Amino acid sequence: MQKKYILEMFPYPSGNIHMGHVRNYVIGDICARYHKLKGDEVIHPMGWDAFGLPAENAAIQFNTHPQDWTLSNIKNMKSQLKKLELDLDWDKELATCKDNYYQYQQELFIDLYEAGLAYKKDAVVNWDPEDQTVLANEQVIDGKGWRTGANVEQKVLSQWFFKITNYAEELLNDLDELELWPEKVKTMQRNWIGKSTGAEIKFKILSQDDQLNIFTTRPDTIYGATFIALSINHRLVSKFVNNKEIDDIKKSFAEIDNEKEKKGYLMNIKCKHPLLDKEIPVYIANFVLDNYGEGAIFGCPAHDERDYDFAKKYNIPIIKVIECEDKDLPFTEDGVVINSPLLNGLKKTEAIQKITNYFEKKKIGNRSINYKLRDWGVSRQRYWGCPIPVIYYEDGTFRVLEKSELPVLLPYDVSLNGKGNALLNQDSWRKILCPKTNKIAFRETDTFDTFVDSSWYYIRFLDNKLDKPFDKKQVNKYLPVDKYIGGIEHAILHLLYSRFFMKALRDIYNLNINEPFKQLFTQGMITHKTYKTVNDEWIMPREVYLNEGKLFREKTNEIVMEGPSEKMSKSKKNVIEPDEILENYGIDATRFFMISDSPPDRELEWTDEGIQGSKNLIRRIDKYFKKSRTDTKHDTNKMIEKFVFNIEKNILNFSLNKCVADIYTLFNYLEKEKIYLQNSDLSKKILVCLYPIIPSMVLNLYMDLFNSKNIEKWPEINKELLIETRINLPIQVQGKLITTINTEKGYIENEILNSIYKLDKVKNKIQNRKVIKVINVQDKIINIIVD
RNA sequence: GCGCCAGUGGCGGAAUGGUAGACGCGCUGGUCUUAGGAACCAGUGGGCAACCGUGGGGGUUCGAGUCCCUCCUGGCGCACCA
Repeated sequence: MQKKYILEMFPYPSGNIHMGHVRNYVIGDICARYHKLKGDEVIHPMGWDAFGLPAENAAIQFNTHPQDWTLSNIKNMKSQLKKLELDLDWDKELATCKDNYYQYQQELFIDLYEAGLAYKKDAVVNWDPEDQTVLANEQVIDGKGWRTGANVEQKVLSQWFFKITNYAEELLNDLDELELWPEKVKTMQRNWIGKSTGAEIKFKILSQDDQLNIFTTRPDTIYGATFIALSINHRLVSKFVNNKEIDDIKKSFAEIDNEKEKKGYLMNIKCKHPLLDKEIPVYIANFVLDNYGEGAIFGCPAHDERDYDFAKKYNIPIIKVIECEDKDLPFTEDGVVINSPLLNGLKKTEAIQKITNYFEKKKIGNRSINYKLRDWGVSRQRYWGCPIPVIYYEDGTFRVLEKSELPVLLPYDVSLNGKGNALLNQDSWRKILCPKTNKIAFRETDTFDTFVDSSWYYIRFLDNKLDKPFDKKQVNKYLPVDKYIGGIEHAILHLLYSRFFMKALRDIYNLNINEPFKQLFTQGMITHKTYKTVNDEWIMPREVYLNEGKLFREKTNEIVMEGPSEKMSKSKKNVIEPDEILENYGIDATRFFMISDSPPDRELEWTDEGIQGSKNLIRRIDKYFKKSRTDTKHDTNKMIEKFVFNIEKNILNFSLNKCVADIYTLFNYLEKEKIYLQNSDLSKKILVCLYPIIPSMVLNLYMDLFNSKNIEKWPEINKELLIETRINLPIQVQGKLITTINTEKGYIENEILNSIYKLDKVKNKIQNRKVIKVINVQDKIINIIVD
C-alpha cells in the first residue's frame, strides 16, 4: 500500500470559515477521496493554528479570555467543516494552543538551542506599534506590519533567534529539487534568500588601528572607488561619532523620504585605498542598509546608479574604470576595464577573478558570499503564544530549561489590557525559585512567533498523542507531505520556515527527510463583484436589483455602481457565507462550483449563475440515474473507459475544472443518445469516478441502485478500450485545412491519397497545380504541398 | 528598475508543434406546462462571400495559440541587496 499524505494549510480559528477555506478544503478532499479509492494509505488531517493576536484583541473587545474565545471558535468552525462532509482524520486533530501540542514545541526549542540553532542577542528589530510586538523581517511588507499595516519602527531589544542562515545555501539549492512546486513560489524564495557572490575587501582606516570590511559583487571596479559609506548603525559610527550627533543624523534621515533622496554626512576618518596610494573619504549615508553585508559599501560612482547619485550631490570624483561614453554614466553593463593597472583590457568576469585572486594573495580581501536572508527572530511580546522555556536570574544570566522541567504552561489568569505583554505583570507565574540553583529567577515572558507553531504541525499530525514531539520511524515513513494545498500568501513566511525546521530536525534527529512538502499546490482566491452607492458606501450584492439596464439598491432605490470583482472581504461587503450557500444549494452543488469555473490555481469569480448551474447539474445527474434502464445498441464501454481515464488524469493534475467538463460531456452524450444505465456495472464505474467530487449524492445513488454504501475501488483502466480504431483525418493543402475524412487507423498512404484526390474540395484547391510533396503524419494529418 | 506569470468569442476557460474555441455561463429562436432559480430541442468567433481570426511585428516549420526574437498590455513578487 502506498502512503499519501494530503494536507491543506490549517486555519486560524477566527470564528467562521469563509469561502476561501471551502475551496481549499474541497480541492484537498477530492484528492484524498480519490487516493482512498485507489487503495492508498491516506493521511488527511485537520487542526488549528490557534495561537495569535486576534484572540487577545477579541478578548479585550468582548471581555472574554483568548483561550475561551479560541476554543469556542474552534468548536464552531469544526461544526462548519463537518457540514462540508470532508473526509478528514478527525482523530488526528490538534490545536497549537493546547499544552499537548506546545509543550513539545518547547522540547524542540531545547533541541534547537543545544544544536546551536537558537540563540539570544540584542538586535535592532522591527517593532509593530499597533500589535506592540516585534516582527520578523519576513513579516514586514513595504515597511508595514503584515497583519496590522502599521508603520514598523526600529527598536533594540534582546531577542531569541533561530539560525535559519545556517541553512541558506541548502534552502536555496534544494528548491531545484522541488519539481512539484510552482515556479513562482520557488522564485520568491530564491529572491528572499538573495544569494550574491563577490568579495570582501579590507580598507585600513588612516591613523587608526582599525579597518573596515566591505562586501562587493563588483571587485573589478575597485580602482574607481572614490568614497565609502556606512549605515548609521555601523560599529565604526558609534566609535567615531558621539551619541548626540548620531541622534541628530538619525533625525535628519527620518525627516526625508529616504527612498527618493540620498543624504550623507562626512566623517572625520579616512580610509586608504587598498591598491592605490590614495585617501578615500568616509560618509554616513541613508541608503546603506545595516542588515546587508557589514552595513558598509565602497562607492564607484561611474558604474553604479546609487553611487552616482550620491557622488553628484556631494561633488565626489567620478572615475571611469570600464570603457564607455561619458553620456552613458553611470555605466553598469559589462565592458573592457580601463584605468586599472592590474586589470586593464579584461572583461568583467575575468577582472573579478583576477582581482579577487590578487586580494587573497595579498591578504587584503577574499571571496565571499552574501545572503539577504537574516536569522529568524522568534520572540513576541505577547501573552497568547507558546512560552519560551527560559528563566533569567537577577544577575542577568539565563538558563534554558531542561526537558524534565517542561511543560511551561501558559497561565490562564491574566489581566489583559492591550498595553504590552500581560505575562510581564503576572509575578505569580513569572517569579520562581530555580530548582537547580535555589536562586530567584524570572520566566521568559516573550512567547514564540506563531509561525514556529505552524513550522512542524504537519509532523505532529502523524501522532498527536505521543509523549514526545514525534516518532522518528513514523516521520521517515510518512513524510514528506505528498500534496500540500493552500494560499500563495505563505510563499515565503510559512513555507520557508517549515523547510528550515524540517532540515534542522533532520540534522538533530538524524531523519531521512530533507523537505517537508513534496508537492505544493496554491489555490486561487475567490472574488465577487463589488457594489457602491453614489455616496461611496459599499453594499451587499444581494441588495442590488436590475431595472431597465440600471442597478438600484433595494428599499432605498438609490442608484448603484458596479465595481470590479475583488477578493471577498467584509469591508467591501462582497462576502458569501458558506453556511447560507450550503443551505440553499446543498453540499454537492457547493463542492461542484468550487471546481467549476476556473482552474483551481486561478481566481474563481463567485456568480449566482455559476452556483445555480452546478445545482442544475447535480439535479440532472440525480434524475439521470433514476430513469429506467433502456436497451441500447450503443457500445458505451469505450466512452466510459475514456471518462474514467480523463477524470483520473485531471484529478492527479489538479485540473479539476476539466473534470467538470468531462462530466458534462459524458452526461450530454448519454442523455442525447438516451442511454440509461441504471444499476449496471457501467453506472457503478461512473459513480465511483464522481464520488471524490460529489460524495454525498453518490452515496445516496449507490444505495438506491446497488443497495450498498461501500463504494468500490477505483476502476482499473482497460487500455485497449481507449484505443480508437477510426479517426477523423484532417486533410490540408499548403498547410491549410480543407476537409476531414473518416477513416480506419493504419490506412495505407497511397490508397488514401487516391481517394483524397477525388474529393471536390481537394480538387478545387489543387486544380492543375503539381503536387510536389505529401506529408503524412500517420493517423494524425495529411498535408499536400503543391507548387 | 529587476524577476516571474499571463494575454484565445460577450464572459470563465479547452487545445503531447497537427481539425483553435472542448465544457460551462450568457444570449437568440423554439417545445412543454406541475408557471420553475425547472426541463427539453436548435443555434451562437467575424464576414453576404472568397476568406479572416489566439495582444502587435518579425522568424523557424510542410504546418505555430503552442517554439525563437522583439515590442505592447495586465497581474503578482522583490526593490537603494553594494
